[in-house]
Amino acid sequence: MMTVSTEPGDASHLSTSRDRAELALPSSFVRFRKGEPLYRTGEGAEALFSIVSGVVKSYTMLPDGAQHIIVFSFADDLVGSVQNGTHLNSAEALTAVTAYRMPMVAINAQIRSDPDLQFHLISQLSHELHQAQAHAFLLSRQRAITRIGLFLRMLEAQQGTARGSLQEIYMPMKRSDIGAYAGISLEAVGRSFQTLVNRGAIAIRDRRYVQIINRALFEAAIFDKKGGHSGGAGR
Amino acid sequence: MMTVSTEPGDASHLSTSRDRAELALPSSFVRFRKGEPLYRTGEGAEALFSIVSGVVKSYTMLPDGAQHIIVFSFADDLVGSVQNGTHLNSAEALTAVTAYRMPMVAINAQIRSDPDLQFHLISQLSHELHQAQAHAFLLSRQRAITRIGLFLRMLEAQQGTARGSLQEIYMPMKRSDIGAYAGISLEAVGRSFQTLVNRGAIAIRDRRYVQIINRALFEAAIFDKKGGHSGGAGR
DNA sequence: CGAGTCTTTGAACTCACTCAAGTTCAGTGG
DNA sequence: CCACTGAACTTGAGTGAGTTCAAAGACTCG
Repeated sequence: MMTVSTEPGDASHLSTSRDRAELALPSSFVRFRKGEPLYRTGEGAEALFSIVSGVVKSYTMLPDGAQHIIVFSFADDLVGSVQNGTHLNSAEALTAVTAYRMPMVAINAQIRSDPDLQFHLISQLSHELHQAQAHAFLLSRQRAITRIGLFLRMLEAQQGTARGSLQEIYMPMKRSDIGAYAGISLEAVGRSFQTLVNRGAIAIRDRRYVQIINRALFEAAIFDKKGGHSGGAGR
Repeated sequence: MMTVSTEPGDASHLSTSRDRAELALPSSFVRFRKGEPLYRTGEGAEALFSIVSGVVKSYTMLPDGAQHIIVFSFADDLVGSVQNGTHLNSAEALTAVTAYRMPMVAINAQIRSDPDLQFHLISQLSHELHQAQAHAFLLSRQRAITRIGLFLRMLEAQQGTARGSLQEIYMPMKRSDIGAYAGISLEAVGRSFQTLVNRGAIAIRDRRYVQIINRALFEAAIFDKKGGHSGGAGR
């Protein structure tokens, strides 16, 4: 298991669209409306997207129609899982999205000779790996309330909200998306939020804005009695 | 969400210890006995390990003593999650292990000027990301038998066993480790294996060797009534 | 302001969890 | 080589959190 945070200050969080521009890759600016797909599974993958603003979900469809959400991407994230020249999953804009579209051919042409591009890729991959491992950890907990708590923590971290602040957390995705990411039903998502509210840990404004109003209670709810491995998780 | 498989044949699977040697990094050959730790959480991270033979588990300890296994590493994998100069998790040899120990200082000194090293890192990171996403997908399924099935598929893929062969799958980790990886109790692990055996999907020899004897039944068990997914936990 | 979408609430069921024996295995010393 | 001991694994029974199904209640947007 490997994770590398390139020494002096992890660059993955510092990279901005300015950095991307400096990579001197031919790219075009594109916009997507809320609900619009960036691409679908199986489509030829002609490009990667570097998000400038907005939120994107990457997901795979299960045979029964349910979907598994792999990751929510925000500003400065790269989107576009590619293998064998086709997209492995689908991506959809959850809000209005602006992004740079970077053709794969240009990337492939430059990757071997451009150290800056390689370095940028390493930073991004490290970031993605970290996200994926945090996601796996979240999914390994059995209690729904724990998963939701960890999910909120991830959003908080991604939005740069200070880990002790009472700032609001922006939550643009719907309950069913949260469920598809956290591996629980949308009903369980709602019930978990409600429980956190009842315990005085969080406050919900309009379904898209949550606030952690009592850190201690919030953490207690996450770790509950047994730090996660707790009693009977049906399913 | 990004995944890059560097164009002509993903190098991550082709990289051998020979490749590593070509990286011209000062490294020493080390051995670990079964059960021996490679390093523990919080320890200063002086080096990464490139596995030559054997199997390693990387894990984090939960407050209640339970452990969450992040990944099982095999030959040619890199081990050593580093951040801020200290290890984020612990790693332990599940079998006798031989590896190359590569000092962080050497890596950091060369990373910026060595394209081959960067390329190697990108390949490894892509591989790790893929593993982590497959793990998250596995954990998103609710039925224990599905998780075990997907776990077997991952082992199969890692061991290069052909996807239609009846070859045996080597499973060096104990039931509790499988549980800690799949997010279920060790009892559930055993019961799932037993169910697969009863259904005629697999055959178990000596607890460490499994064989898929009926692919159709095996897949049916994974996807059961409600779906699992089609093209592969793997992606 | 109405229609569809999203979310909450309710009730019964299910699967995996916990606790608890019992069984097999691996490694050790006689 | 075999008995012995602790670890690993299996089997069993009861409980509970989350699932599914169903319906009512909000919100969104044309």
